[in-house]
Amino acid sequence: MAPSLKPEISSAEFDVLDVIWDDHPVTSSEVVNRLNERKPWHDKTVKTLLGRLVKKQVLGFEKRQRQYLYHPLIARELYAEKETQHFVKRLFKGKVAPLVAGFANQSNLSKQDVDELKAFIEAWENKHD
Amino acid sequence: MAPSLKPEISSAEFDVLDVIWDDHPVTSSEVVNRLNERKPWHDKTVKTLLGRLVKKQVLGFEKRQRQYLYHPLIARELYAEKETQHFVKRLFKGKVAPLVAGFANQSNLSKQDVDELKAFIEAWENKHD
DNA sequence: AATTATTGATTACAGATGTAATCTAAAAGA
DNA sequence: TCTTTTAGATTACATCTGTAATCAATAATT
Repeated sequence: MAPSLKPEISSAEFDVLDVIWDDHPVTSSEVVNRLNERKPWHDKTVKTLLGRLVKKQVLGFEKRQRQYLYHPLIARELYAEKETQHFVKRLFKGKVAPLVAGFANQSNLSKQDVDELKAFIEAWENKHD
Repeated sequence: MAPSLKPEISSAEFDVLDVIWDDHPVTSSEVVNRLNERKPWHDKTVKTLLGRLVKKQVLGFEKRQRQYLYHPLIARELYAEKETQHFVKRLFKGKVAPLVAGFANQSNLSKQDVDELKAFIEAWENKHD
């Protein structure tokens, strides 16, 4: 599937944004380096993606001499939350529990994952009593 | 964002597939009718999408006279689970708990949602003790 | 039987996406 | 200073996607 929200971010663009979220501001060559670990992309390709992200107002930059220092204009958490809304709505009629159940059905949940879920629920219940 | 798994299903294609999952087998005109409630698509458009889904081997069909009766070749649950794996991995480093927390942060979880989560957890713990 | 409507097949066409190559100006090196 | 490298800007190009229109065969109508 795939489509999503406001500034539509493509898959390849997301990979670029992801390493920028990790640490910024960052130059394009540093982005290329970070991506090299995972993606066999030509630096021209990465530069194209950076340009598209800037045009989409997902990234901002400042010039330092001849280079650009890129930084995200959207927080990772907010982006993830918005995508999650969309995802849960489309695939699970807006219900998270079935998502979690289906998830557990494919990947093996660890005890820690479950404990985290329990902790979350407990916190939620304390707040909403 | 968006990309996903094996038979890449686009957003518009997913809308078509979704109503077919609801009930099948189904003719193209019935698909058009079901979609009309939500999407203002021309029937030619829907037919194009049906053809693409067949080519991608997401839908199968049988001929009845001159018409086709379409049916899904992939189960909704399995598709949803695979997409979920992918989604959780990319946006939440493979951890569901943060997804749930972020989800609750945007949409309001109902008590029922939380109860469902608790029920799931309890079942999980009974099985994995 | 002739005409019209319907169904699927083929074709269309602009914008998005993946993946670069080329061009241009500036910086770095010889 | 002349040459080479590098950074970003512009251009390229095939495929995918959204959104149909046209064509050909068949079924339904008049």
